[in-house]
Amino acid sequence: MRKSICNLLIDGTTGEGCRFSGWVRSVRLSKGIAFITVNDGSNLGGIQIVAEQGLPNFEEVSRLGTGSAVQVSGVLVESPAAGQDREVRAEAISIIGPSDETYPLQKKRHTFEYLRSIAHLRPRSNTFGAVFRLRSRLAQAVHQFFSERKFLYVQTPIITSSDCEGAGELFRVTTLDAATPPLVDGSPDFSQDFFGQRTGLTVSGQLEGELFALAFSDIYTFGPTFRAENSNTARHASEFWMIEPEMAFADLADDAALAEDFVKYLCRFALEECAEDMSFFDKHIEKGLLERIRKIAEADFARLDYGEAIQRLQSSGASFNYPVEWGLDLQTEHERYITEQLIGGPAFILNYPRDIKAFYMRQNDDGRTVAAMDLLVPKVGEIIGGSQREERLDRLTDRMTQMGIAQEPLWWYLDSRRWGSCPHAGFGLGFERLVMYLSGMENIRDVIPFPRTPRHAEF
RNA sequence: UCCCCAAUAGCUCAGUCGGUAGAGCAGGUGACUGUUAAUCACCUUGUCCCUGGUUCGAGUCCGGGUUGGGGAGCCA
Repeated sequence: MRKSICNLLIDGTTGEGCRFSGWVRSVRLSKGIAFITVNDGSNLGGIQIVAEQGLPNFEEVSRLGTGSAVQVSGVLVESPAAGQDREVRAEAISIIGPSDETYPLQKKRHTFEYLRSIAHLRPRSNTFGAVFRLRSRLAQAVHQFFSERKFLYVQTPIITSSDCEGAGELFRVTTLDAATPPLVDGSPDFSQDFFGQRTGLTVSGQLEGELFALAFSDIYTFGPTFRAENSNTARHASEFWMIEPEMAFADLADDAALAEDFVKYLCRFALEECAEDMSFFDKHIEKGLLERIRKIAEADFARLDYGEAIQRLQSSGASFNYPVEWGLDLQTEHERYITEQLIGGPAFILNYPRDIKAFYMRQNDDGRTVAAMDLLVPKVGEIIGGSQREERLDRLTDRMTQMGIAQEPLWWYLDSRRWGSCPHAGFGLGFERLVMYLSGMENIRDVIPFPRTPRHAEF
């Protein structure tokens, strides 16, 4: 019977026989006795196997290389030594897949840069085991959170023809021959392409999400998102996962309240459900992580207007590399100063100047701001961006005209404002940024199984 | 895309003033009946990123390139 090491440690009875499989992490050989740590990915620590000279293949087993796949039969017993409560006294160890000294993942510290070059093997390491267990559990927690609140989960398209949020950032999807595409007036004739028009990979499911919110009231999307930007930073990837809830009959305050509940829920979830891995991060990745997450889970998130944030930055006496002035966007240094110095915790910035935000955001009565919000958190900066949407057709089309956005391709989006339009709001949260925030990992490439970034699509 | 930094053994790194490369880990051999990425002793391991230059002589200095990292912009 197959049993994971995690389950063996949960329901195994001492004194009883057991059988499991996994990969060798370490072999410690003493005179006539070998200690083998085996891990199958189901938990962080794996389990210690004690092999004694009586085993028919003791000689072979005591020379097992790090990384070998083995199947173990034995008896679960109390451990007489410090370091673990229980261990397995081996009765038989069969070598399923050997591994030799050329195995790139040896039992020593490696740099994250090196481990990225062996992304096919790094999930077998402690850190990446913990990262991807956490990532998996958090993905499930996202669904759990929305499910508990009766949000509808909608799968918005990955291939899209809406090119409205700024050209150049979409990955083109085409079946036209790259060397000799059909031409019309010297440029490729996309009417002859597979979909009969220009298409690309989605940069956001928001616009389609809004359509579903205007039918199901509360919805969310959770799926892959693609940006063809030449971003080379620890926080950007070409392919990432985004969570985008959208609520009908909701305003900006409702939106912020949901975001606050959501972030706190995920913090509590990680602390409670991923305790072993979270302790590992606390010990080896970021000292004080548990305390930091605990504080977020219990914090009251601050809310301040963009205008107020500008004033407080200006009167802070701090010197910045970029100017602080009403009408200019907040730079990373400003955002971090607000959340780390001025507030000392998570903070929403609300009501940004209209001219630095997207066309679909709801215009406020002051004539110069929109109902947009960013959630800033210490250490990372912006983690969530959202807004109340412009539900008034005339205001929306006016804004599109001002910003030079063609209305025709978005006829379906505008239709939603034509019949039964209502106030609604939503936000986007980068899933990887959440995983980074909760694990203390500092590079987005280290929380994605096989990251895609400019010049990198290996594996 | 811009700015800064780096590249030496399988991995992590040191390498002085320019004089022809060495530690730890991994691997090998041995020791030790309870180890905790075991410990101890001995042994093995090199396209010093590529390319051009300066020099009697370049891992080291200079130019160009490649790759990686950090920061910024764009954002999630």
